[in-house]
Amino acid sequence: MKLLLLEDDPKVADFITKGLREAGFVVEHTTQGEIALSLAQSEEYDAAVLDIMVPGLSGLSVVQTLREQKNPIPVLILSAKHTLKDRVSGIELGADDYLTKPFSFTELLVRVQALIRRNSLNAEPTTLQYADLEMNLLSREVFRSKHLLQLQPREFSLLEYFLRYPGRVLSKTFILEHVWDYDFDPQTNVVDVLVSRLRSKVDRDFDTKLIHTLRGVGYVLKL
Amino acid sequence: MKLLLLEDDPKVADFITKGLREAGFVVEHTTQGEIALSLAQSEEYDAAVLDIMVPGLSGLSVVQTLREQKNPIPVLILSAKHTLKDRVSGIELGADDYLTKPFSFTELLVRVQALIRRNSLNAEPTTLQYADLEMNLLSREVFRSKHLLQLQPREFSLLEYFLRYPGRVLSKTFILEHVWDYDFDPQTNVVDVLVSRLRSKVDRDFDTKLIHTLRGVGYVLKL
DNA sequence: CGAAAACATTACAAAATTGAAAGGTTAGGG
DNA sequence: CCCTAACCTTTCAATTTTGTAATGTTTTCG
Repeated sequence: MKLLLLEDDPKVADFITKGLREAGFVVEHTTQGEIALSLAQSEEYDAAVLDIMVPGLSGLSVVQTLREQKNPIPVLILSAKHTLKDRVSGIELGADDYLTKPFSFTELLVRVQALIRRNSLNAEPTTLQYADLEMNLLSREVFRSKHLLQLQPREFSLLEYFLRYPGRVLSKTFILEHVWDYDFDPQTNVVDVLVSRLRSKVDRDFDTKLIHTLRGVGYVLKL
Repeated sequence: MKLLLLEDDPKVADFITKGLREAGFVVEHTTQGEIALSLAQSEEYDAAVLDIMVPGLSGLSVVQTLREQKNPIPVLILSAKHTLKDRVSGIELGADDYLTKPFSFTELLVRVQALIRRNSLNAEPTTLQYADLEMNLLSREVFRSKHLLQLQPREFSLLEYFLRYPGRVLSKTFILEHVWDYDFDPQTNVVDVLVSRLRSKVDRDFDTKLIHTLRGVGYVLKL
């Protein structure tokens, strides 16, 4: 994991850099906003920690420019001032989090880790797979052992949830909420029917069944 | 553009590194397979040039490991031997191209550029946009100036082609072949109707029209 | 200017997809 | 072992989506 740090105070910079390196990060440090910006543009970093108050281009301007360029790198802003205005403008300009000095190193570490985690979770995959099941979200094709399955939209949607949460039980309520966007029980057996239809395409012609019923609980995708 | 070079012969390494840097690449060089592997795993590189014959982990093993980890980095293998066996095994293990020594620098440069170009072309985008039109291929949502458009599957498909080839004229034949998969004329005006339906959603409520007709030629997406 | 070709739009019909209901099957508790 | 609840499957009907055809409009060219 590689981090970019923009901080002109040598003491603070040293303190942060050492701590983050001990925590296993690779840290690149600069004192100038212009340099931070061009480094961030290389898209090699997993996150950036930017001080607002540095000579030249400020941390805020760096975020702003990055966001204008649609660069999604997670940014944590550091500020000496605890004014609401700064906080708001930082977030408004596209920063992901905000920390005011003085702060404990642990606090910084926790936030940085959270940012990175959130980011990698948000990075949507374009294919989902489980066992010999493979779903391409872009082409909307689904294969089971190289064999193309012809799924209808609702079936595709349900299978997508199964593949996003493999091994996890999806209750009928969950399925109604997510596949249909219902927050009430339609009093019919739509879910049962949909599961049945999906099974006829995903499992019927194969020996190992992937969709299993947990009586009274829901359905799971597992081997 | 950042390249990784694995090459133990200092003369060759120097020759390649200098040439590539002159061509505008950032080159990271190492003589050990283990290091090359861990650098490549950082996913910072746009391509890797790997010599087969180096002390320790060979270039072939590096590719093999990368591919097992589903790392898609383009790899060009360098080999002293011009045996078919080597060539085949290199490609089989997942390398993208193969070059035998001695080679001219120009040849190397051309191949590396080709690899990178091919790779960035293959990297499917998840959103397409043109002017204030934005299509998210994953969520299947389409917006025109922040306003959600409700497109049917066929309409979505046609608009996808417009957005993939902005400014290019799509003939009716092209549309029939791609949106329908017909390689014959169905003798009806399906295309006209579809274009009309798409326009009613994409252009009707907006002042600037995006879909234009080129009489006798086809349709274009442009401002 | 007028006719023909190309295109646009609308209305209607066919096909596909989805939802509801009904009846059959299975599993588990008493 | 029987009864009930949960689940499965099939069938039919409603809705949505797509395709066809008919009609109207625009453009081009003689």
